[in-house]
Amino acid sequence: MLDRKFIIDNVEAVKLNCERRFVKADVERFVSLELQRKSLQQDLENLQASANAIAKEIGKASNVEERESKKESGRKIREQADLIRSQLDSLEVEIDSVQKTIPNMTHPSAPLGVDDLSNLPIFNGKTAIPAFDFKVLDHVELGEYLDLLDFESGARVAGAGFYFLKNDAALLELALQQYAIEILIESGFTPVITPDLARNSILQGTGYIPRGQETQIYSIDGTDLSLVATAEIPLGGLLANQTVDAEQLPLRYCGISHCFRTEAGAAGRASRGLYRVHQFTKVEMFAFTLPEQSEAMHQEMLQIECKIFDGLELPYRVVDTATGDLGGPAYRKFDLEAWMPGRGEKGEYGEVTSTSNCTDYQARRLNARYKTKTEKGTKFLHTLNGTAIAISRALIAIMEIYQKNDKSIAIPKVLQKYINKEIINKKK
RNA sequence: GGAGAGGUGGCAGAGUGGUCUAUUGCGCGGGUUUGCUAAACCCGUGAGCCUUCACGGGCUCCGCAGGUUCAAAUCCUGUCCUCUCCGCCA
Repeated sequence: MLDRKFIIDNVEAVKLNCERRFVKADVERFVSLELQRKSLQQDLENLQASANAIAKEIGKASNVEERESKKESGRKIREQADLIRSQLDSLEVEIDSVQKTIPNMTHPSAPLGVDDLSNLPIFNGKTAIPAFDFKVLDHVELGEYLDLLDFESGARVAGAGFYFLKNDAALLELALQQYAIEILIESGFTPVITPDLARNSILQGTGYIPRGQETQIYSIDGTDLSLVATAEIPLGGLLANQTVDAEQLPLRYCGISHCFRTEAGAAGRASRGLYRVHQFTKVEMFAFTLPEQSEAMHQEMLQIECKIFDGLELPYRVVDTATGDLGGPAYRKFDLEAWMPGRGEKGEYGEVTSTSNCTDYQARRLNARYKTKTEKGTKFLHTLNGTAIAISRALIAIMEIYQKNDKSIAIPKVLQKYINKEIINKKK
């Protein structure tokens, strides 16, 4: 969320920002509701102050008549206060629902545009797109031929969108995790295996909506828990309602979790095979920083993502996400898009990582704060997240880029030590 | 899953309806004394919100959410967490 005071003081800038992001948010309504709330709040506090004073007098009063008459006036003030409080409660709900629709402010350099077509490619990875002198297959065909992916059994066991990773694909998942984690530890990230379920309050704090028509989230019936869509959720929750000392910052975490997504209404187009699935494993970077550290941390995360994919010798490009394609909490976002030769007619880029600087937008909802030795009070942290490796998408890129004429798949050099082989062949 | 105990400020720990401005100690900050250090003594020491140019004032917070009452850390209900015992279990 944006700070309420900030919105009131910067109405025009906030409205312009909504336009630039192609988001419909009724900023004017927010302002009028919030001003109304403030004045009611003041009324309530005044009533409470006098009710408190009366209660104190009753405590000291010795004679019975005096007590009784004061009780009566206390009761009346109470009734008035209750009335205002109920107005205030419903106003609060309304304000919150409008406030939630107002997105974060946007980095001035983010490209302007309605959707992902306006994402601006800014540079390419070290590895060139290879030329194939044979007809390339996609990862679904390769996976079936080499007995690596079993979508049919996945569907039988858990439904469409689920799959089994088998044989070397299972080993590749473990190898990719290990490979990414080693790079992250070198870079000062604390490795964490997170809960795969989280309380709905934590989901909301991180900006995910557990229930409703368009939710991406699986909820556990009869409980207050949901399956996490990313380790960003539990990692953000690490500091929910906490205050940390400024000297400890920045805090870098990398979380390994399973990720569960309903992908409601996303079937069909461009989501064949492993591209859009209900469950996958992901290593996620997450950082809590001081405000002045977050832009540098965002670049650091992007560099790590590049290091990981350069190391895997996969061709990719980096795009600066367009204003209209940014999620609500993101101030700026970079994606890595790997070249997937089997995707579409002639191969296409497909998103494999995403890193966002959420500034204090997420922290405000999480109530994650820091304090300094010199200044009074506390302030909101900045939070950032970035994909280190999303196994399912990385597998697509690896299988399709490393495929050979005979339908075998070479294993990237950096992963060979984990699997003890150089090539995946069809079993006899 | 069953039974019980508990959750109070940075930490320890008192407070069982009003005299509470949440006692006290430790820690922390400042000061006095002092060759230096220590000790002793004195003062101060949470967060959020509203208001004020400022000084200051007000409201809220005793795990969390409700309720009773003129008044709740204290009584009631729900809930979360921690600990102990029993059962089950990789």
